[in-house]
Amino acid sequence: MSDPRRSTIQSVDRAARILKALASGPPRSGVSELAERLGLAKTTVHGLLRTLERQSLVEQDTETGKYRLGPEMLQLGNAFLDHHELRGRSLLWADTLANRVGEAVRVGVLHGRRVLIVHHVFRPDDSVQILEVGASVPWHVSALGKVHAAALPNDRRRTLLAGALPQLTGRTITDPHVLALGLEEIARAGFATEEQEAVIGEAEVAAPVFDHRGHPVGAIGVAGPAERVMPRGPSDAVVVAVLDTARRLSREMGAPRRHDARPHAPRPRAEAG
Amino acid sequence: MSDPRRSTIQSVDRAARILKALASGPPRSGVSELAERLGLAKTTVHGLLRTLERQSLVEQDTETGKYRLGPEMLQLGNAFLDHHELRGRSLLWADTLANRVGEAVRVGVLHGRRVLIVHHVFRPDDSVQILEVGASVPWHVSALGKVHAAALPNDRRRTLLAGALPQLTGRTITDPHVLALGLEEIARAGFATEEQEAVIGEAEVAAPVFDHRGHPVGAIGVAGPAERVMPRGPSDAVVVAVLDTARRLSREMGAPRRHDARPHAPRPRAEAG
DNA sequence: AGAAGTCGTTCGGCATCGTCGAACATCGGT
DNA sequence: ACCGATGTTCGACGATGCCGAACGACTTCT
Repeated sequence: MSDPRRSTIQSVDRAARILKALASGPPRSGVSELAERLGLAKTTVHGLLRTLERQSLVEQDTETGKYRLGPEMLQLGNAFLDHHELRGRSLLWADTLANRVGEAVRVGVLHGRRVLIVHHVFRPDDSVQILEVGASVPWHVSALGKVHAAALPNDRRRTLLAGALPQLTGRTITDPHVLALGLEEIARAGFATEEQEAVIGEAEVAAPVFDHRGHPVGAIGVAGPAERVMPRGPSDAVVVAVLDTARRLSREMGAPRRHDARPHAPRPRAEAG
Repeated sequence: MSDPRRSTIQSVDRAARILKALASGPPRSGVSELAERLGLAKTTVHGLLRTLERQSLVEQDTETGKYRLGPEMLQLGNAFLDHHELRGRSLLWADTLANRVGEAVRVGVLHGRRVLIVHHVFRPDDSVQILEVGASVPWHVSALGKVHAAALPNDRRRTLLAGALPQLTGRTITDPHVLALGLEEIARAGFATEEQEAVIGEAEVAAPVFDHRGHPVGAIGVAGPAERVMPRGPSDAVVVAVLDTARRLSREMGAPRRHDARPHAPRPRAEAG
């Protein structure tokens, strides 16, 4: 046990790595395949899988003998959502916001280098949309992620800027320096935008949500077709609605007043469209 | 290791029990509380929690020191859905079915004594509805559960009938004998109904889905207001649509022909309304 | 059709690793 | 300032999880 991070329980740590490997790999994985990916003995992986199977955290395909994630996993993920304070408090606000602007609303939290979507309200029109709850995207391609990052303490923000910044579209900002300047502007304005940086044709406007200590706990934003959300610069109506909602949501989370008022005039000058 | 179920890895098993305890208990639980609930030493629970925290499977509240499920849990639950074959293949069929009958569609699988909802399409009208994916209900109060149970081998069906059958509404069927007779009728008809047995005012019609070995893997059904779905006995249009969809879905799962044709005439006599 | 590779699985022994009780640090309410 | 509660660290014992070798079943080459 000379590990600098003292005393992690080996078998549990390995079990967790198996679950993540099953999640990120192909739908069904075999024992040998997992053993090689994790650098463990085949029989070790087998024992872990058998234990996880008894708990329905993984399932074994009765024919091929391969393993996949089990139904209990979904129940636990659902329980995470049920217990998530920001999500719970945002349900009503998100509905209201979606109806107000006529676009989809997303609530997300920073998790590692990605933004995890914890709530998603479809655009009010009844087009076919896929639910994104549980999905995650790189933080720098999402307005939710950028606005959360901009509100972070310096060291954590630097860490985010220092890591990998994959390019998803032609408009994804991958230069750390450009991104850093963008975050400063976002911190001043109190909201972030994203235009076709994640998906071509889609844009997003988001504002941060703070807890009772004034720390950022997530963000809420409006996502939709770029020409509607950011016709030339961000739509004023959308920006006002998002800021208003985020402010009320923050207050419901117990945030102190200083986050209520944003430092700029109600109508920030439009950025270059 | 005198345990009849040989060789489960103790620490992993305990970690799983901690996760389930966190999921089923209050939103945040303390170390001592969990230790007592699981009958373990406080420090043992602490070590397990610390390991789970490093993997983001649990989070610690920075103020109270209590623990809750972590964001990674949601990602894993989402991965389960992504890898779920029945769910993946049902996405399009469920949309089509929802539009055809104008009601909500649910796809569920039997998990223990409950039905786990793996897909849910909202009723096409744009009323406020909550997404039920990840939720679970007792098998005997859901048409999805009953139709799945009716297709099970005798011993597994008997196990379901033998256990607890909680009463959720005044119309919930809790008598194992009545339920057993109902399952026989369901097996003959090829579909199941449920009228206000889970939620007052709501009804459901469901049909089973089979895999390439002819085993039931889940069910798909239409849920909505009792007066529309089961005006007096099940709506013929809904029954035909559900059976048709389930049959096509089964075929897509590779099911053999014998499950395609249902043994009865296209219009089963209406049950007592 | 045989052979040679794969797969998931079982077994048993060595030593690692997880467990537990006592003691510590910290907080909150009296 | 006390007390009781919390989450946490430490150290030592021995139960426990790890691994290599071997098995049976299966697929896939030749």
